[in-house]
Amino acid sequence: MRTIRYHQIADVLRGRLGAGEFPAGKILPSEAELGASYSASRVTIRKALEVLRGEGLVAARQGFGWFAAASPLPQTLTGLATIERQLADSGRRSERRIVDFQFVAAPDHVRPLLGKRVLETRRVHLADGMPFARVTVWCREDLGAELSKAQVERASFYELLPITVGSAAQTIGAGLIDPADSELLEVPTASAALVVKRTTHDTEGAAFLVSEHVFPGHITEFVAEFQSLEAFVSPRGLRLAD
Amino acid sequence: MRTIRYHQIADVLRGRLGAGEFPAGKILPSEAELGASYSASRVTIRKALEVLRGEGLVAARQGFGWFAAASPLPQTLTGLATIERQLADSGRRSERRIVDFQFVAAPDHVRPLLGKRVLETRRVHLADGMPFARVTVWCREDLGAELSKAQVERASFYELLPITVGSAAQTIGAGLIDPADSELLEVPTASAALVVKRTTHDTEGAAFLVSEHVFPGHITEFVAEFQSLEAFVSPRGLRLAD
DNA sequence: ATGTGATACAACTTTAATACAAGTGAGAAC
DNA sequence: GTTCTCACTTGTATTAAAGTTGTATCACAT
Repeated sequence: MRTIRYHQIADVLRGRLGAGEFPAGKILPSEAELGASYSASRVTIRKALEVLRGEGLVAARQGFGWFAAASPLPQTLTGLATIERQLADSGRRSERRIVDFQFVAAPDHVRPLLGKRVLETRRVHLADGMPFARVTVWCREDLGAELSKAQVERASFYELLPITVGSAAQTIGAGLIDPADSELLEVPTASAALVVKRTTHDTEGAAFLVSEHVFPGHITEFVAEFQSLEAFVSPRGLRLAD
Repeated sequence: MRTIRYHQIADVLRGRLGAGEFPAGKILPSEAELGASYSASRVTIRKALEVLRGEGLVAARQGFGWFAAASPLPQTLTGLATIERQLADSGRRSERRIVDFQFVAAPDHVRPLLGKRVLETRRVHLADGMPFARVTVWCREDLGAELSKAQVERASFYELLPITVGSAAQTIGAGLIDPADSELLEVPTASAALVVKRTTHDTEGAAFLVSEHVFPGHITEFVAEFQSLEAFVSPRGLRLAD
């Protein structure tokens, strides 16, 4: 008898989930059934499932069962230019100001992705002197070590890092302006903000950048245009957060 | 024997509907007959059918029977993951509650698009009794005149209106919960909210629907995943509002 | 100290069986 | 033609039983 059997079971289940055996929302066999399949007790199965729950792969409801978590769908917000492009088109000056540039212990939501220590940079983006975004970027320590503050002020991480971007996952949510951002963005505390969180992966699928963008709600919005007649019954890509 | 079967039955029926076995308007076997076919009780069959009704795939008339809904977009409805589908997959009850249904003078931002008078409906969407969205829809008067309150409670405007969708423009912004929405959504006033505004056009390019969706910020977020390696310097689709 | 197995109970969900109300439609009776 | 009846349908509610997760405890092995 091995001592950490539930990790092995978690690995196997992770594989089955990754193989597409259980598409999002599909109900998994009950703990009892899984226990029978793997000749393990319910306690062990539960521990394995709880590991996967911690990774966001599965979820459970009491009295109902375990099911594969709704995974983000591969759908982009079709179309428009970036904000920098818009600014350039309208002849406004775009500018970045660095307010923070240091190596720190990774915050909780970053550590599992990038490791224990990271380069944290905070920038304010301005259009014609008016701040319109606060962007915090966490960069993997080994990559961040090659960067200078001046470089980061001039260019984006995507241009600076010697890494090809493989994929990225991004969420758009709403939040309130906290006192720190209130000062940086020159808007009242507790006013509405668009919060974009993004994780960028290399071609191998390993994360190397995590960023958080905060936009004052009253001056920014996302625009998407659907040309085709594909259905969009409710806003696409929207999901319930945990 | 697994107890959770009505989702499986819903899946099978969804497949049969999608396969064209039941063209729009075709009457389905009665609940009793379906129960015999699938060796399930009437309750179970009913729950499955109600899931499909929530997706707008079927409808029923008391004393008459169930029939495939006359949906202008039957395929795409099932293909894409909306919040409702996510809810159904994880076994949550999805529900719409109408709080407003009347013909009114069009609000300022709607009048130029739809004309002077419009049908205004306000609905609250709930998941397991928990409200997660307030949706207000303005519909062109001549089209709205054909709709009943009960219809609107069950299905979406896209399914109900005899119009082919040509294109749509949508913005995602951030705002604060106002007192009215605070009551409807059961969240504190002045908390963060995602606000989605959409205008839908027919194939000629004329607008016929304007809608506004308000989601509590702490439980909802948009998810987008970028698979391609194209550069995205700042969040795509973001622009400065006027 | 930790992982594992076994057991027990609480809280919740689903299913089954049954009953009755209400609407539909077809044909019989007038 | 009109009305009535009857079989059949969905809508709704109630009970009981069984299944499932959530949580806790104890014993045992490594």
